Amino acid sequence: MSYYSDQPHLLVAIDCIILGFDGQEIKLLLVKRNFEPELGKWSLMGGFVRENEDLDVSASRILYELTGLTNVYVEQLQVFGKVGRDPAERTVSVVYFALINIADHDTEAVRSHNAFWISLSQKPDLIFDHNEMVGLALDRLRYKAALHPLGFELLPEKFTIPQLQKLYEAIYTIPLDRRNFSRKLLSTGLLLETGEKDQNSTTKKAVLYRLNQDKYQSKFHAFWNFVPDSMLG
Amino acid sequence: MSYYSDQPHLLVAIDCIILGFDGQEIKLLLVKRNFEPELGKWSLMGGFVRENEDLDVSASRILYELTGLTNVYVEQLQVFGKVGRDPAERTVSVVYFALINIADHDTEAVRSHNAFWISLSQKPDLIFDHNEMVGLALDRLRYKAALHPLGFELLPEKFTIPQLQKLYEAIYTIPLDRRNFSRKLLSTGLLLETGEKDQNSTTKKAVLYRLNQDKYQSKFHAFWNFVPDSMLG
DNA sequence: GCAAAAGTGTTGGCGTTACACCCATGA
DNA sequence: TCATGGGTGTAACGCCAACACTTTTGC
Repeated sequence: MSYYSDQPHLLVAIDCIILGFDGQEIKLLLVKRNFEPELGKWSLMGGFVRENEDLDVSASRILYELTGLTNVYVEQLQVFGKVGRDPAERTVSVVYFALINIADHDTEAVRSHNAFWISLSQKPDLIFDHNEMVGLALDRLRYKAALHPLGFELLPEKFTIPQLQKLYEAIYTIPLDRRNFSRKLLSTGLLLETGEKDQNSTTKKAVLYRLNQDKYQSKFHAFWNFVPDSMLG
Repeated sequence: MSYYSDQPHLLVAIDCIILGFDGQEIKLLLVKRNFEPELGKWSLMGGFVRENEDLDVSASRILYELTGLTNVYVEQLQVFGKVGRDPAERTVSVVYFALINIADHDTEAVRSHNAFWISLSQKPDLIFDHNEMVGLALDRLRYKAALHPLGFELLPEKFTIPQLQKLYEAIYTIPLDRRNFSRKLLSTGLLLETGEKDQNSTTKKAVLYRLNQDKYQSKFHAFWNFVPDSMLG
């Protein structure tokens, strides 16, 4: 059975970076640790991979256990494996990042796990190398959202173009031209009119769109240009 | 010391996908395994992470031990962690991929490790999930090389524009227009004239360029457009 | 009627493509 | 001198950024 018996075995952890959008800003789901080490400090949500569990399954499980969230966009970010990154014991951490729309998900389930949505501008210092992980996740989001229709994962099922624009402006912290943004997005063919209008507005009501799922899935990996290159530095 | 003592510990492996270019085609460095399991079969080069070794260091070490290669472009690709992927024992594999220029590196050191350069068109079946890993690495190469000056890692220090074009044609297996390609590349400011010419040619000798290292490093993450979108499918 | 937000139109510049021609080399 | 491959030029097109006007809504 064991050809590799003399090789070292390491702890393998999962850490999840969960990014959400509330219509105004990008937020991060963080937990106050209720176990040692670093009890009481802010941290990403994480856990350990089980002996008989695929990595991806493990990530979904940890996400579900700690937040109740399911059916969420998740992708692997990177592995962090510096020797001293967890001072308690050598641990290799596989980092996933997830995108969700805050309003559509039950925030009670989240609260009950000691988890809180915290806007990026108020991010506290996190344990271990979790700050670095969050930075990398934001880089990845900014990178991918400029080229692929990733941002839609952060919006509710029905959304308006101005909402979509607010999202992009929040991701890149830049202002975008309303007219150009609108034309650019409509020309992708990713948006389908629902026939409804956003009733929350106090002025002219914006048209509600939904995602063209077929096109979204088949053309996800194509290259788009959602953000002007000049804005990306 | 051990807050996590009851958690499972897993084998953590490194696998390296080494892609090279010989002036005509993209090749893959593979080894014939000289240990069990799967002795005698083709495989990526790999090894296990040591207890007191950073992941990145581990990747460099394994690359060096098995090929003698050093000072090479390496990036983390992805982690593979399905339960049954290595039938001998549950192993989580961190996959790195490296790009090198075949001619510039000592091929004797490579041969002495039972490693061989094999062109992609003749890739044999590999063990475990290594086929999937290679597929992913090629996807990544094609993705990044279209946007970032990654391809230069596959060329010798001095190169001609026609060589560069051959490289891109090999990566994407498409023909490119000579004139447009040349102008596009020259306009990036990434190429510096060496003043020399390629003496290998039997007809008009092409100008040898070298990479503008300053610009390469500072603008690596900027978005370029080395390959027409229409070619990328 | 007015303020505030949403929708639509136009223009000019720049980059990209698709093409043709000239130059250098060695057989 | 001819074949082969390398270097440069140009014109048409399309995309995109910059900007102005009209429409809807609630107070």
